[in-house]
Amino acid sequence: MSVTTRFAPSPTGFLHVGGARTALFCYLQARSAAGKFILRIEDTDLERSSEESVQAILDGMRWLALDYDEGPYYQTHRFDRYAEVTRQLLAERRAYHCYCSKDRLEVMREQQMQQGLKPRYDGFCRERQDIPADIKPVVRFRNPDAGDVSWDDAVRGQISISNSELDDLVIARPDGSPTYNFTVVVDDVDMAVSLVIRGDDHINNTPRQINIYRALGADLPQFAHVPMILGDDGARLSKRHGAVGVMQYRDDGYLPEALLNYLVRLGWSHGDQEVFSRAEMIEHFDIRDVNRKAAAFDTQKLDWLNQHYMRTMPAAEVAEHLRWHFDHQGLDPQQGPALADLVSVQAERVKTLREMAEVSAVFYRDFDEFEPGAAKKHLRLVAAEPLQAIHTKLAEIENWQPQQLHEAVQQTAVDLGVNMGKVAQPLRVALTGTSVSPAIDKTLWLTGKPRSLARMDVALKYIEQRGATE
RNA sequence: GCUCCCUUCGUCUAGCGGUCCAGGACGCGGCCCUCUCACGGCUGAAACACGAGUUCGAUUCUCGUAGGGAGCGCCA
Repeated sequence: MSVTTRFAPSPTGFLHVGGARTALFCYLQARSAAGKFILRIEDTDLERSSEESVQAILDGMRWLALDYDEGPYYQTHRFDRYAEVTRQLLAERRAYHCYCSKDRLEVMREQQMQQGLKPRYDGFCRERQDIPADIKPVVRFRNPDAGDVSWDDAVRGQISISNSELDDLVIARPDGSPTYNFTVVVDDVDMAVSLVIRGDDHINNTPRQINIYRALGADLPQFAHVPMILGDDGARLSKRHGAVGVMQYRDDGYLPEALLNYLVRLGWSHGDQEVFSRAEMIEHFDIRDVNRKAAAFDTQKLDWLNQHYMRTMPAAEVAEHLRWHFDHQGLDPQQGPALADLVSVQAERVKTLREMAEVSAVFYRDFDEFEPGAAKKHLRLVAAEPLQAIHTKLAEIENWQPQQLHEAVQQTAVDLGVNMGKVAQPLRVALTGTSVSPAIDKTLWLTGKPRSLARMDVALKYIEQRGATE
């Protein structure tokens, strides 16, 4: 039997990493079974839903390349269908009109809580005969009174709850608009969803939904409730933990491959394997292997994976992602080395693409002054000779490649009878204005010949002036 | 308050009754490499929440306790 999964976010914000992980699981489960993956936007709450949020979700899905086979469907486009099913349930007396005021409901809940009971609707309108003319009623689903509801959750195992814990939930508001627990069921039935993967905050909704499936005479799908994601402090992930929206990770310099790999390993594993290509994820992932425990988000591990992907993916591919950050930081890739070359050098030195762009700016535009500490330490009178010597040597190099540049620096040190550091460090400060940069041959290579020689001239002049004032 | 759910190193996890004085990864410490920062190599510290059972034998099964989470809406 083929599998149909669906990701059904409500557009009330960006695509949250927890949601992204759920979407990934849905996607993987469908792909590994050659099934179908549907995207459905649950926008029945007109107050909180927005166009921007829909777009944010679509953008997030696309950035992560979680392509779906159907959709996006919008629940707001299906109101006629929900109304039709509501009428049907009403006609079958599986649902009824309720005229209770919100005030009455609230008072009742408070009293129940005070008595140590779980607040539930008391069924007051179930058999009500009089019909208040001036009140627009809601529609309530008539939940079974007796028995238990249980299901075998694909990640949690057997879960069971007594119907006596449930009450008659509202499925349509006075204006006729449907509510969540009703629309999901209608949609999942209509769309033939066979595997419902969602956050475990929905476990408590599941028995109510199962009762609706039954009232509709529909087959039950399999349910899989995945644990949520916690912040690094163990508390529920929220804005104060920093990035929670998927696109924020793009902005912060993460590759989609890294985020996906990180998310799939959060609560799931395949032996000791840490790195998974998309094909490997599809091959090995099984929703039944997902852990039951909520997992804390660890940015440091994400960083490690991100660097791994920056180093191992084709440099040209990483360069395309890097280009976005260049634009964002106002850097012009035309004014320096090819981005792929930059990636090949910088990937092992930084954790994110944003950081890569930041530390690489010096190869694309001139800096105003030497960093004081670095200049003080390395651009001293004793550095003049090595700098002059390497300048002379470099000026003669035609083939400006790391190999040749390395030999030039090394030979200069040998000629002067000093160690590499005596030549490389002043040179590094001359080229970058700082004492931290890639290996000196790579730094020269990326800086390019004209710019390198020009900056050395500036540094030599700086040393000269400084010597004069000392 | 009530219902449901969860519990292995700081974090993500392996473990599906003996192979575990508990393995891997991130992070952290040390050493090595070294022109800086990194990368890499080697190495170290670090966990079965607690208590009863079941069993010849429990990290693994059962039940309690403690701690944590979620839900109890005319939100999704």
